[in-house]
Amino acid sequence: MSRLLENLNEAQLEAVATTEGPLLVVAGAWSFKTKILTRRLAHILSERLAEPYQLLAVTFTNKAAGEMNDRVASELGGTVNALSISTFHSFCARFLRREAEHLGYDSGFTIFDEDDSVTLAKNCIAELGLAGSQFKPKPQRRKISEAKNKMIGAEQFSKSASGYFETSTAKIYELYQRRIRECNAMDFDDLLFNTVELLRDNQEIGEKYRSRFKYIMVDEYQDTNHVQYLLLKSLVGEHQNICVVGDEDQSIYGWRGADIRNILDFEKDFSGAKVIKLERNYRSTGTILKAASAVISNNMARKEKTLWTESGDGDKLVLMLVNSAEDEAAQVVGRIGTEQATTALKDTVILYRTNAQSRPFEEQLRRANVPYQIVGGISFYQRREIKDLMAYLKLIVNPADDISFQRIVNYPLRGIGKKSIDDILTLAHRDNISSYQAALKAGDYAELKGKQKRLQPFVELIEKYREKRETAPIDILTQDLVADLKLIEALRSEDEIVGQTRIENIESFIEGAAAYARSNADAHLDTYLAEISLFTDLDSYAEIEDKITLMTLHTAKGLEYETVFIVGLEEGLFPMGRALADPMELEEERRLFYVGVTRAKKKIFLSTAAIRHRFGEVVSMPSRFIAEIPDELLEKVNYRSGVHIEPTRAGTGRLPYARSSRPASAPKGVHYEYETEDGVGEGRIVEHPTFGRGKIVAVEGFGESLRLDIMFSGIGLKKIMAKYAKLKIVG
DNA sequence: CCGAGCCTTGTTTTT
DNA sequence: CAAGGCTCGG
Repeated sequence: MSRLLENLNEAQLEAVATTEGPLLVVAGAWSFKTKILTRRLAHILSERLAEPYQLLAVTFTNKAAGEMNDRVASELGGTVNALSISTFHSFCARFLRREAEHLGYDSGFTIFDEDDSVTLAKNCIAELGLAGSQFKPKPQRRKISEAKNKMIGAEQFSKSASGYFETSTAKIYELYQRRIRECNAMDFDDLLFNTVELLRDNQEIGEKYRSRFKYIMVDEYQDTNHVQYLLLKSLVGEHQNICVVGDEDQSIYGWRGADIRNILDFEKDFSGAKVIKLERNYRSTGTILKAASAVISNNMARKEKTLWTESGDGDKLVLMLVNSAEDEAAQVVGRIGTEQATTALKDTVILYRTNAQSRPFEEQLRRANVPYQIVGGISFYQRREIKDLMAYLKLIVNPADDISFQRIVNYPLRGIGKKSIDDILTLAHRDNISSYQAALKAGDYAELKGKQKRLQPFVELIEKYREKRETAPIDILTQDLVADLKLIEALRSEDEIVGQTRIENIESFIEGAAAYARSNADAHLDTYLAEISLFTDLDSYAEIEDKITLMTLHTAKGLEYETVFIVGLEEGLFPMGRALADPMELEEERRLFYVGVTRAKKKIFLSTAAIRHRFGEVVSMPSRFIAEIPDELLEKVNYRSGVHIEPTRAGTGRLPYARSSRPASAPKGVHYEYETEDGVGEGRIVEHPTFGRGKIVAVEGFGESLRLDIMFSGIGLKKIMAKYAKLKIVG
């Protein structure tokens, strides 16, 4: 028997050895799913069932793809060339670069990131005269994205649109598509949409790829959306050799169009499909598994499965009851301190629902001198200075990219203001040319004559680098560009501290380009840009240094740790506010919690705060997920002190909740985060975090809009919204 | 055209 | 409360 089939349990062996026909592998958390996938790929190759180029394996992150690549190579004892293990997006990007002409695109097309797309949507809204009204760029862009994820093109959307709002969105969508095409650009959704369209409408190309891929494998199938489903459908040949691996309990991307039905209906979609369940969890303790299973069993949309492990029961989950977000951070960091004796920092993670929650933890960790790293949030490539620099590179590669043009034509400042940029855009649209072309021949336009002198240096710079781009190595080119733009000098004079980190970012961007040039002999600027456009923060994350990691629950999917902290367990935060009303969304939140719990091998700490400030509101009800964990698996630690604000109903509480929190006989010295009318009458002495002590001289409004006039000593009279100011009553 | 300061506004998760 | 958009004065 082949070595690749050894050391597998029965279900695993079956999954690896079943190569023909549609196969669904339902893989519970930590059932060695990646091992199965890589073994299966290696098995197909070693049995010579297919050549590497005839295999297609798709994952969701570059990191996972890279790891799979390495593991397949090591299973086979060397490197494997031409094996397509990639993300959906990068597979499509490469496909489209090859086949661009069939779509009327140039192969040097630009990939718009989220920001670029929103900017374009904003431009379109303005152009249609819809600006300032109910049509905001982000929601509109989101609608367009949703449509594309369902494979509804602009035309089709238009046809079925009814009513003012939908028809307006349809107009925005149509213009958006026209403009993005003129920019020779595609957004993330287009990459998938255009690929599916081309495979569907072009017989020859469709046939070519269908006959090329003999075996297709998909990881995280539960997170595929409709377009991705169609993509797979259009790539699977008659052999129907498609193997998907997933766990419906870990489907957490519904908001991005992921359709859980894809995995639930797999057996219907691909007739004759075989289903193999990997139910054994090898890593987590029995207690963790029991807790996770108990919580997830509250969901309706799932296939029944039972995880089991041979590890012992292990420790109970620790539930930390804390006062506030700040207190939570302090208690968690304190715990990390004691845990450090037994668990390395790199094996510990703090998971939260929203990126914004990271701040208090950062502060506390810094104060306690605990090294940490944050994954996600604003990724490197989204930083302003990097985006600016990349906009130059993008424009150099693709002069049709109006969005990049718009971003940098006046950065660094060249005295080209909003008016001039608008003029350029209008003229370019009128004459059906790109903004850059319009700038090139500014002299021909009466409207731009006066600006020609200022546009000239910019245009010359771009032209210079357009010539250089074929010959100069990308890192040298970037370095020269930075020097020409005097970017470092500009950033240095901007702001002492922020400027310094920006300079460092620029430098590490250049270093990244150099590394890419070293490892890719035929590195070109356009392929480099395409690659980094699809790069995320997670992809560069490595658990090497002994640092504690902070990230969102979404980002944590697929990672594992000894000890996991899940913080902010309150109704309205986790589960998120809008999920409270929607059973489907609530189930997704529960799956997210399940993902969080199953990240842990040994220990879990949960925390819930009595009071949490969020945009002037109080979230103060423990998450229902806590109650869904059987009591005997929980150990409660009460850190709460002082007064709790008891909400009167489920969900988020507004300020008036606090009213009942201060009984007339409240002990002195108790810290009140909020006060309402009854506590803030004229004459009371209060303490403000920045203004210090003051006396209330007037009270206006009530509840949400309660405003106070406070006379602060040495500062004077201030009008303050009680809702926002963290006032302490001191007298 | 540019920058300061006012006002509004939003508030999930990300390939 | 913070960040971003927008208006206004230089």
